[in-house]
Amino acid sequence: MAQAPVLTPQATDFPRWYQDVITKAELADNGPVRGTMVIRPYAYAIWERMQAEVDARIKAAGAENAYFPLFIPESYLTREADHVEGFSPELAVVTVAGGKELEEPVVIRPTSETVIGEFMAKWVQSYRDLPLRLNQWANVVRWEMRTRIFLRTSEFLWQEGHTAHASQQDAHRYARSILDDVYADFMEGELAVPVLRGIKTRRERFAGAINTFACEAMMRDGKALQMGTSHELGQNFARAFDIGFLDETGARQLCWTTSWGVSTRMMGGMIMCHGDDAGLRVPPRVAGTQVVVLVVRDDDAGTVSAAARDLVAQLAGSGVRVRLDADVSKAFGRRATDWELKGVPVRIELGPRDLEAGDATVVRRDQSGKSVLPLAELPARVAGLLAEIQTALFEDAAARLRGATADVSSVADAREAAATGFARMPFRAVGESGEDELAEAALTVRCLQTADGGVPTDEHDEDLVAIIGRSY
RNA sequence: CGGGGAGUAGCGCAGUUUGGUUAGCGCGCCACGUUCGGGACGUGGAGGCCGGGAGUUCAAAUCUCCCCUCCCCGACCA
Repeated sequence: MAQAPVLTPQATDFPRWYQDVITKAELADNGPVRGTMVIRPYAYAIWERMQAEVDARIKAAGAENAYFPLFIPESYLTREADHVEGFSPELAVVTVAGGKELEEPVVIRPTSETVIGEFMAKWVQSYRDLPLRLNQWANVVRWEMRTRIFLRTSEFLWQEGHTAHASQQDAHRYARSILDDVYADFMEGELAVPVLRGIKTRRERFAGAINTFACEAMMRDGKALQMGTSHELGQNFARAFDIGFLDETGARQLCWTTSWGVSTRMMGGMIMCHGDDAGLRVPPRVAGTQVVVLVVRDDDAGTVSAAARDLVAQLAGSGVRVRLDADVSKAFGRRATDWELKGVPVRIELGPRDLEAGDATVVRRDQSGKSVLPLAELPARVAGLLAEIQTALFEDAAARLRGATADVSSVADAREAAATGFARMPFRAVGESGEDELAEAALTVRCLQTADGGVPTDEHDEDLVAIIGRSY
């Protein structure tokens, strides 16, 4: 009866649990080259759902998709001083191609501010061309020292938005709206991951930015994960790439640019925010498979499988992403645990007994226990059930975030509180020396907020509150 | 890059200290049968350049050197 645990329990060894669940839920494998990953179909389906939802919001924010090259001339990177300093240690550089040494080495993009800047400079001539709002879905390469599947890989998939504006105020507002209306809205509404929004301190800021907005989430081990960032680049890149325009008065002006991105790291965030000791718990809205109809056992005539196929067809017809598991040659318990491991939100079990009674057994992945519902009612009830699960996952995570966040007043207390979660304290009381002191304990200021939890304009705001934690 | 651990079948491991038949075990996989409402059982089978390279030796999974990869802890980051 008592089986060995399917996964290393989270409380025993959280990193091990993470590795286990990635393997056993068939999410990803390590690639052959250091730090690379193979994203398997089950996880890629979730990524495609994430892309679709983020993409729709990006378009609603007025940006258009385009595509820029993977290869960037090395000289581009060096044009912006902070940018090159920030990225050069982690660049992958091509020096030989076609059997010949290249005259100028080519960098594999770590991010595309530079190439896109080059083309923005061509495309923007007049104030009438602004704002210019671009986005691309792409892969980027950063040779990080330490990698961790989905969270920090040598190559990852992401979306990077790049915009140019006529005024600082417009650029600021746009970077903020990406943070709020695209990222936070997606993370909370679709991923069911509550996020803290704020700005980064000077030392945590993007290389080349004047201000970085971020969404920070708390994982089940109390550590923080930066889920997405939106940067105000000031005129740094506009100056480096000469992105300028003539204003209404005929005067030449430099643009104000922004950049913003979310990546496959969100997959790691989804896993670590919702997963439990039985496996993944995928929020219904991003689940590639929302419902699995599982044939418990069948008779010789195949009556149960036929009924299950019929149910699957009805659910699919009403827009539910549903899958049939009629593989009765495998033990029922095995299949049940496997679907739990994969975190499919709803499992509908159908066997001869259910069928005879005109029922089906329904199991929610976010709760323990089963309920029996009339088979005929299911098509009408599943959508509501999925919505309930979506909400429950969010509430669960939000309660955990609240419970593991402590208000403190000194760096020493912050160190203690951040051992298990987040600490909040006045940024004034931290200061430069405080950030050094926190760093010794592997802690960082994840973001700065206003006293009421809002997003500050910039680091000069009064009464900033620092959110302190351990991070991935 | 520094410190620690590890690479042997798809997964998890034993064997390495003290070189020596044909490299084992559990799970998984394939076939057949019995089972079947929470990880079934029996019988038979398939599957290994023992991470890679170089060396020592009559003989290397085992000893030496170099390299690669993974995991954990730091510094760097989406």
